[in-house]
This record gives sequence, structure tokens and C-alpha cells, in this order.
Amino acid sequence: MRNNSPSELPLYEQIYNVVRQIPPGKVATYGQVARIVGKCTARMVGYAMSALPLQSDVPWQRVINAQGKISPHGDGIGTLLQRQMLEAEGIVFDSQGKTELDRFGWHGI
DNA sequence: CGGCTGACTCTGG
DNA sequence: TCCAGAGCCAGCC
Repeated sequence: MRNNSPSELPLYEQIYNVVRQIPPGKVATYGQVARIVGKCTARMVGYAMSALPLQSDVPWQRVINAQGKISPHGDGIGTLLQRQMLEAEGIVFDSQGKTELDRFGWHGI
């Protein structure tokens, strides 16, 4: 097993590790991921996501803000792409671009 | 080694 | 309901 010693892994990698655990069709908030990692804040998660390319092994698209909405980032291309990918997974957005965390929110493992 | 940047969240008005 | 400010930390140049 890859030593699961998180202390040896960079914080960003720990965050990515948690994000990879989010199952398809579900979404998690930055704060939620931060809470699972237990040693970083919601901002750290957002910063870590920004360091990821649009195409990566990490389902960064499933990470949204506490309002259940997608935070605008980049030129907006990534934001729109995120919404499209989430819709492709079955996530539904209302006219406000908001999703129901109560229904699609990830509860953790 | 110093400084800058960044996809959040909360509270108050 | 919307706007503004503060707190927070790691990675990169």
C-alpha cells in the first residue's frame, strides 16, 4: 500500500486523494474536502484545484463551493466545462446555477 | 530567502 | 438580498 502516511505526501496530493474518492454523480464542497483532509482549509482546496489542469486524474469538477454553486474561475471556460461535466454525471442545476447539496452532496466514505 | 498568487467561508451592515 | 472585509496556507518565481 502506498504508505498511506499522509504526512509524507504534499498537502495538495492529500487533497487530490480525497477528491478522487468522490463518487460520480455526487459533489462535495471545498469545506467538506478540507474537513476530510483535516489539516487544511477550504481555501487550500480551492488553491489546490487551481493548480490542476482541466484534464487530470482528479475529478476536480465534483468540488463546488458551500453555496452549491460553481465558483467562477479562469476565463470562465473552466467554469462552464465544470457545469457540463457535472450535468453529464447526472447533477442537476437550477436556473440559479445551483445544485442541491442535500441530494447530490457527498457524505464522505 | 522574500514576495506574490489563488476554484473559500463566515460575519456584519 | 447584496456587498465588503478578514482569516488562512502552500506552491512557485
